[in-house]
Amino acid sequence: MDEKKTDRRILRTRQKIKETFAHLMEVKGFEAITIRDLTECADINRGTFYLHYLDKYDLLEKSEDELFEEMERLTDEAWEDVSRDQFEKVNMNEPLPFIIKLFEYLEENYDFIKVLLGPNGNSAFQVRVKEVIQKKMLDKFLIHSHPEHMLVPLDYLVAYVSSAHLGVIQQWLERGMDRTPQEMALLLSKISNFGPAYVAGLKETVEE
Amino acid sequence: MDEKKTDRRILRTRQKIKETFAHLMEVKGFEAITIRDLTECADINRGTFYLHYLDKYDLLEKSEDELFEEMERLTDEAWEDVSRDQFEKVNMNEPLPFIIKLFEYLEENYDFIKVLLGPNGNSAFQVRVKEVIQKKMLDKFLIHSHPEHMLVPLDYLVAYVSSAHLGVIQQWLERGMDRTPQEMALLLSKISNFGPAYVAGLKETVEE
DNA sequence: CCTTTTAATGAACACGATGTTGTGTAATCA
DNA sequence: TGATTACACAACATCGTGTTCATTAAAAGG
Repeated sequence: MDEKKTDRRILRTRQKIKETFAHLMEVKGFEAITIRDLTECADINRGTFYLHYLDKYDLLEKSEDELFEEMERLTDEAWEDVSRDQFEKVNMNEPLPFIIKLFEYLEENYDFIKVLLGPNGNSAFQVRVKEVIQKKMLDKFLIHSHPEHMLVPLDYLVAYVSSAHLGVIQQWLERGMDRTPQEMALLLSKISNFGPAYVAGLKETVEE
Repeated sequence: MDEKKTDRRILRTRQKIKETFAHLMEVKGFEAITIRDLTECADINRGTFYLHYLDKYDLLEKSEDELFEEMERLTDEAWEDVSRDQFEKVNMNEPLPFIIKLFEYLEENYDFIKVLLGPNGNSAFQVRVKEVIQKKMLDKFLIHSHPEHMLVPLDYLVAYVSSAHLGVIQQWLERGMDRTPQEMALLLSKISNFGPAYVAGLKETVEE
């Protein structure tokens, strides 16, 4: 049913469609794109589009799927390395390698990702990015945490942290990636480990 | 140009449109709604719709505007009270009143808001919710923080915290509002003040 | 290299949603 | 009550959709 097609014509056509799609997403946003637009711009027959995709939603989904799968593959890989090497060690001031990998991948696909995670982006895709982060955070909390010290429900805590990470990613994209993946991962590590109040310099006002 | 219309017919028609719109958003989602659908369901003439709105995007925008403005009004009010009463006091373990107000307002408009902030929601609206939170957080940090203790850039910190809050709101909506606004605000206060790592019970593993 | 297979083209089609217009009706306001 | 105007109804051109068919061209395989 879903056998891999190797015909060069198919690969060429699909690539051209996806390229043009990514381009038009930047230019006019997803909703404004019509199949006519896309196929004219890609210089292929309109009917040809329907040989490969059901409609533009199908195209979006399949494009996102590819990004998502690679994102998950890379971060899973990095996460397994850490789990094996430093299973019991929690470094308060070191960035998580899988977060670095995530930023690196986003950087590679900047043009398209910026649109998907931007203000006119796709909520469903943002949920999937959060899921990638959530999975690892859940792991981390379940392995390293002391349940008796868990002050809030786990699912809310995970929602908090993964959304925070996504928010910082979005800010980073909006600022035109003004820092390296390493710097970003370290920054996230600091806030998450020391807490927003502490890194903001708020805690002292109370302690003194 | 934008004078207030008081004609009952206008008010009735617009209300019916907005009601039906909110209803259809829940049932089939924004993209699947057609003006035909909407006007048939609202039992008004299709042409009448165009006397009030340019298209469905205009309708969405204006509906969101109303939610946004009320959201901002309520939270601004609560924020000013705090700024006046306890300007210098930072309570580590007390919920922020404006966050309580925010949750209360979301609760009142559950049906519509749940769609807008859900997985098939509107990214632009989510940005606006974050902006409401951001504005206050920025205030808080600027007033109470010690700049010399600021460990990360302010904009990234604000992005982190406001996105985290939005994420928790979304989780709360998905869980069918399983807690009270007060409980949610307290929960958020705990995580933000003590830090994700601490409330997860992670910090002890390092300190011991 | 030649044959077979099949992807892509171009044109045509019915269909549905859009946004506009003109006329008549009925509700609202002053 | 009389003037105003929001609304209903119907018709219209326009556009994008998704499908079909015969035709052309390119790739795969022997």
